[in-house]
Amino acid sequence: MTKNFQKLPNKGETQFSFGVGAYDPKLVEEKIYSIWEKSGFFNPDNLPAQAGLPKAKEFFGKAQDKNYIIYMPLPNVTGTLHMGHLLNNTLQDVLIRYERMRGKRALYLPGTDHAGIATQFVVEKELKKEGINRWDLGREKFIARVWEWKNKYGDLIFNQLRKIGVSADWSRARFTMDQAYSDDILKTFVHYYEKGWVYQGLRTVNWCPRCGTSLSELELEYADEKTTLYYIKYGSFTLATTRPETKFGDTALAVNPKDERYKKYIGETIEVDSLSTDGELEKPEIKKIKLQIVGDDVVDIEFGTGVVKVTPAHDILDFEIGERHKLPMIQVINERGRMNESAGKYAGLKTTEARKKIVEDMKSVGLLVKEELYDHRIAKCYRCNTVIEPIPSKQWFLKMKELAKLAKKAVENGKVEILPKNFEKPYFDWLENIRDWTISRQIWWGHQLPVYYCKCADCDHAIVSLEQPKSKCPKCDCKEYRRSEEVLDTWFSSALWPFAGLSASDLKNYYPGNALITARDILNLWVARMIFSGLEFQGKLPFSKVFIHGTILTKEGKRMSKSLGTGVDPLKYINEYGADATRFGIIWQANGQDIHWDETSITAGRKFCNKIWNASKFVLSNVSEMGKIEKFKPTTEADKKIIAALEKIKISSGKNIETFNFSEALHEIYDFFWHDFCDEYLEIAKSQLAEKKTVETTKKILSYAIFESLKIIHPFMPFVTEEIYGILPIAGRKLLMIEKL
RNA sequence: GGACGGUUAGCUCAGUGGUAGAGCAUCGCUUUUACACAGCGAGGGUCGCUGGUUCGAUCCCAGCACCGUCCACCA
Repeated sequence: MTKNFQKLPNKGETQFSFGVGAYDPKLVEEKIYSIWEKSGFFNPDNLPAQAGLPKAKEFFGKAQDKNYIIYMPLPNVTGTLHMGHLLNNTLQDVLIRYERMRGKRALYLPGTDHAGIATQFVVEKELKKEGINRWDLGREKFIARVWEWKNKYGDLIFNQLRKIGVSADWSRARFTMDQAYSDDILKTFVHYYEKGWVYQGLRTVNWCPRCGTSLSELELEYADEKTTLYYIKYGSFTLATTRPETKFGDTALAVNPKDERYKKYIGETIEVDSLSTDGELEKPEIKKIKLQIVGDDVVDIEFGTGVVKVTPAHDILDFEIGERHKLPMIQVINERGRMNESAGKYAGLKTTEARKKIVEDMKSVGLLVKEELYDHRIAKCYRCNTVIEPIPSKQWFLKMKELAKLAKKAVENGKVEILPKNFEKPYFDWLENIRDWTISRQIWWGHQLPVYYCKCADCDHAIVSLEQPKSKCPKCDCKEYRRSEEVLDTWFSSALWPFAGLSASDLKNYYPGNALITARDILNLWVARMIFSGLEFQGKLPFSKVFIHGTILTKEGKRMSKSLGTGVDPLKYINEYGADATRFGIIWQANGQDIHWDETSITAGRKFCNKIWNASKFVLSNVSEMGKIEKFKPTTEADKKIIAALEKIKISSGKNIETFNFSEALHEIYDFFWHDFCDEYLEIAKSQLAEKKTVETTKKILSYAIFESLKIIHPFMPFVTEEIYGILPIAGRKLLMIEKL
């Protein structure tokens, strides 16, 4: 079998190179991918001087509107290919290949995300096997370890993407911690600071005691759990809480001002019996404490008893109540999730242990009224699954008010279209109820804040600067500073991907981009932030359309997840059925709804590969030469019918791709090729080829139809079509991936 | 609690105001100058339930049930 297009015979020579039996992707895919990569055509600007290939300008032209870019959603360096990537990257590849064949300078921009917490967690797990932790190693050595890890494994996913045929320009691959990218990020921070939007504040934040860092609300995951709801006596009031261990941090009781039962108490300060933190651990005692009673709308009259204890230090909602009513804040839990010295004799206990003990003690002194079982949602760290502990912490925040307005307006006025349209609502909901973004993280792997703290004890004055400040501290005259040890939220850097990932000239040529293809779970986490970042820093939207594809669920409709063991490995399918069949299978099912993954659609894809292969073989056995392939005037009814169907499918499949109806496009292409072309026309062609009158026309139509079909199918199933194209005796052959569609 | 989506053949899903479709699976026949990963043909569905609009509803409307995803400050 001749496999390499460069070694193919010239026109006129007969070539039977399909061999015997079914199409075998194993003999084809790796070879074809390497031909593509070597051709240089993944990079629309940098074509190799390869014999027989057209020059860039000839093919693409110069006009700006011929530039087309898709930003690959950044895979994490810890990432390996999963079904979500398979769907997402395949759809993008269909688009980019389609646009490339339509004559655009199509750039598919790849990159990887340093993925702060995720990557740090992976390396920490490695260290754990060696019996050490990151503090044993120290910051510098630890970061060196992470880099080592990144250099070794960080690009694995790129090779997996190559396996599915992704035609990204790997020469442009960026990493969010590349020097230029990092510089942009720090400048962004300073820019926001100078606008007065970055500020430092002591607030109760979501804290992961294991990772030792704050998290944004989008980095939490929730688990339904049965918890006990404890009814506790506070003087004449009884209230319900799931977290009795935070009671020593209570600084008020809150009721709803509309609540007839309690509104008369608002403003009063009461003295109540509480558990004492003094004395011996084994001897629970009662102590009088004073609490004020505040009225606040957030209190639900229906829930529990309608009275809430307010613990500003350990609950985000309570913190907000505290701010509204100027309540003091008492921290009783530390960064490691243990009770601190303010908890007196309970200090040192883990919160769960403390809860048990405190409940026991309250029982024995008569403060516990009753317990009931309660369905509760518990926030957990999205990386390590540790229960989140809200604690007060000094963090850096980005004011979201103005940025959210930008992002909201862009969609409202239609400059950015979110498709399907019903995803606009969750987008608006988030932006309308947005809180300031906690952008600092207390981990080590990431972009260190461009912040310097005065070294003097008690001063700690912070200066935001790209360089080590040389001037005296305006607060204490000291001249020595230390760089902040905190790093930025990973999403702070991914938000800049559409422009920080581009060189100056690429920025000029390719920004703004076109369509963004993504899954709905990162609509706010990523898409909204790219939108306001693009507007803020480039003055232009990064893309005009956001297409949200379905989420892949198990056949039973459950979420696919590693921890649940419900995930499947797309590489398994590629090995077993080939990349084309796998691509076919996933697009076949991706109709817009969430996908209940059914691998039998890959079977259909494999069969379709074989059908294309064999139909091509039949054409080749009858057509020894495919000179100038052009539309030929049909003569018989069958000829007319097939040409008409072909012209129709060319137009409608293109339209469907451009409107993101990938599945529909594939279904109609399948129907056309299998039924109209193979079942009907090929059968009639057999008799037409036996007739002197029709033999020549039939050959021309077969040549034309197979060639056009290969082009139409190519964006979906690039390997098999490219291979066949390389076998057919086409005059002036180059590569199917750059044939004009 | 809210939002959104779903409920059609054994399975996964399309679809239309007027005798219901695909892929996979099943059954029968066929090795005919591409393909048995095939061809031809067949079986299989009161299109979640209850009302309403209509000459006519799987499709439109209302209510209900169940399933799912996301969001939310019920401590």
